[in-house]
Amino acid sequence: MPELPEVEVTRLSFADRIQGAKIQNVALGKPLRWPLGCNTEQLRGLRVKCVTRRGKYLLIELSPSILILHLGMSGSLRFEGTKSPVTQKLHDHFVMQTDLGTLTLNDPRRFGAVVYADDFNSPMLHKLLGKLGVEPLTDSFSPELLYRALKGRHLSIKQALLGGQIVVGVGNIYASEALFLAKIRPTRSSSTITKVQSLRLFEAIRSVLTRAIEVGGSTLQNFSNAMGESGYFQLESYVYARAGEPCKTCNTKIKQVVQAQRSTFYCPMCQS
DNA sequence: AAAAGCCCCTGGATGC
DNA sequence: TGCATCCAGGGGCTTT
Repeated sequence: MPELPEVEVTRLSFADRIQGAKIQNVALGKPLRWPLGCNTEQLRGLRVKCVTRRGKYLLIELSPSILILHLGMSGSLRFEGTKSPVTQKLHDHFVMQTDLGTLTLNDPRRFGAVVYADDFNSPMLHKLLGKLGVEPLTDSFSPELLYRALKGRHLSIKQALLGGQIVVGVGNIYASEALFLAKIRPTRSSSTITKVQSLRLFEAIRSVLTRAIEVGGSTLQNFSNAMGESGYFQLESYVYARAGEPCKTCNTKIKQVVQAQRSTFYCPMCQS
């Protein structure tokens, strides 16, 4: 489910309200992708310093320890303040009660994870975050970096974007959307991309992610932020999930193909 | 080293 | 209505 915009929208929806909170109790449901990596009692009394994000990972910094959260395909968080009653739902698998409210990870498919790390040198943290590419919305991302990285790869441009080793956070929806905006066919070999095209792609990635964050992310099945609010980006989609429908630019029917076991959508006229 | 495939899991949509 | 099949936003791990 969640790509960078959804993770960031989630973060923004509860980061301020949980900051400074003291953990009172943690309860686990069914196993997630990995074990928590510590006893829940160990978390009791720790304080939330801040909530940050790296790619699609959320980092709840407890200073010096860290809870690394991933929403997988179907995960969502909700934060319920102390004034509202704490609800209990099917597929709640991590429930963290604090003096400022309760943070719950709900994840039907359980591809998500909550993992404890002692600090930023933790092997587990390094394993998960160590090989990630640059953050697309920071100054570390540039057209030159994108161009050079794409040149050196031998796979399709869409898979190069999805891989996360060049740039993080671009998932299946936004890869298709960014490539449409950049007028690049997703099946094109990464290494054949020109400088002009990588500049367009750089700008497309930034604008599509920024716009998606502005409108609250994409709600395709049941994504909502930690306040329970839906996103609306899917209403603006140019190609994603629009197979057979007319291109919004040229009216040509949008095509759907499969790349690396995932659906890709593009306009055969606009994108080359 | 890099690329390609294989899974983990549940639920909703579709088709018979 | 009931049941089978297919598909879904991710990404680590294993195999080529």
